[in-house]
Amino acid sequence: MLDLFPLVTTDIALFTLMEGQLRVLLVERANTPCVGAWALPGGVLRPDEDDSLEATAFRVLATKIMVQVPYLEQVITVSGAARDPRGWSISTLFCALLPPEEVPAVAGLKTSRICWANPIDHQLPLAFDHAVLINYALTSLRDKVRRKTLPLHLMPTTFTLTEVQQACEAILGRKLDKGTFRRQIRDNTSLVELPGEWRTGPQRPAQLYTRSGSFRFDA
Amino acid sequence: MLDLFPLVTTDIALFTLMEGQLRVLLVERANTPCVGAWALPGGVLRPDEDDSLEATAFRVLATKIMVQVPYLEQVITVSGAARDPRGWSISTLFCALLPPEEVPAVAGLKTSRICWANPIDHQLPLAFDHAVLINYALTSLRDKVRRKTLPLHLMPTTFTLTEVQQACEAILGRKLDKGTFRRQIRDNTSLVELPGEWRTGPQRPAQLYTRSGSFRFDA
DNA sequence: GCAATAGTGTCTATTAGACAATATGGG
DNA sequence: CCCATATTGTCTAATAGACACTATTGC
Repeated sequence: MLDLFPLVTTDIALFTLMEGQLRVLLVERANTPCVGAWALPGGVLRPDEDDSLEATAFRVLATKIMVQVPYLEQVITVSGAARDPRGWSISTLFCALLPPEEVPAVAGLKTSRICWANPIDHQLPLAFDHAVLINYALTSLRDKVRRKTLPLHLMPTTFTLTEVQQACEAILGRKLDKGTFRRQIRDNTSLVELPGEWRTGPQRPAQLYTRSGSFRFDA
Repeated sequence: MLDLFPLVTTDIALFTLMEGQLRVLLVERANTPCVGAWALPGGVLRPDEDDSLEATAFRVLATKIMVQVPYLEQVITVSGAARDPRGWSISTLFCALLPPEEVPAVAGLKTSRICWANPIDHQLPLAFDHAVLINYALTSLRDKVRRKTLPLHLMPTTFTLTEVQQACEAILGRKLDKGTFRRQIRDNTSLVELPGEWRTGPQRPAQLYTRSGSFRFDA
């Protein structure tokens, strides 16, 4: 059958921040092919229950990873006979952002071993062409941030401006200037100041913000 | 069969310039579904002969449209049960640029009626979701030009700087400032000056340029 | 000379980048 | 007070946008 019809799958690069570091979710493959290798979470399209490939990605995340993500975006579609030993295959890659509240749900997964890997310097043996896919997803994410879209879906519900800056720095892999950063986001309507709410500590308190209800990372 | 496996196709938004206007190729559908409607050129994936979906796009252009294009880039993959009456389908959309020398080959096609339509204001009845696909391709093309990548694959082998500017203006749909435009492309290594070659006419002659061998529109 | 377009220069407003200065909490 | 971080300000270089000016051809 796969000589006439390709295998159609979806893979998801699910990013989050852990201790200020950008991480991508890998799962250990329990089934053939590539048993024991690490891979991006993914699954086969089910035309009978999925409305679209994006729906496939949401279903995979909900059923296999047990998370609901606020942000999913298509990155690229890879294809060919060589990338999967089962034969001619297609995979549409999605990039997803996981808010920190959802991380424990993933960590508690009992069904398979998981790993939050550094997307730039991952040492694990990766299945299929997933090393390339991670690069595609990371490039796409960095381009968004370079175009001044704030990755607020990686933030908790309340956060400080310095924390947003640190998230951008983790994604871009370089330091940003504080004054320049704050100037650029000053008029960003995605950010809503929370009057009277402050992050305290052994220093001057910082104003807390939240995402505006209309914030979309893909805008 | 299509209840288990989706129909996998490729569509191509093939752009060219005609009399200074940006145009996209439409072909009149000869087969069901949507006989008689206008559509982007496209075709079904053949896993036995195509190395990738990009190869499918090149094959479709070579065999159905009889052209070889220097530039093909993936734009997006659309999917779902509603977009094609034959059932659950996937189409990966590519954007292609056709140099003016190749336009006559397309114009001379005897196999089906064709049309070079205005991609913004196309009045023809379009098959499937192809009106949406044209918008995706146009947005992708405009983004490239906004990021200062010159659409040199739309130019003849020799051209003037004013002609490149007019190509960019046709794509973006607005006038550009001559001084600003020339300042921005001054150090662009994609352009090679042709010493002693000039475009003449009833005014001051203009320096002719050509693409550098290493020019890639996707850079 | 005149029309038309090529090619260059100039001025201003905006912005990025680097860095300094000030503010305000906890201890 | 001191420390650490928040927040704001300042200076400079680079750039975009608008527009003017000069150059060179055919007629």
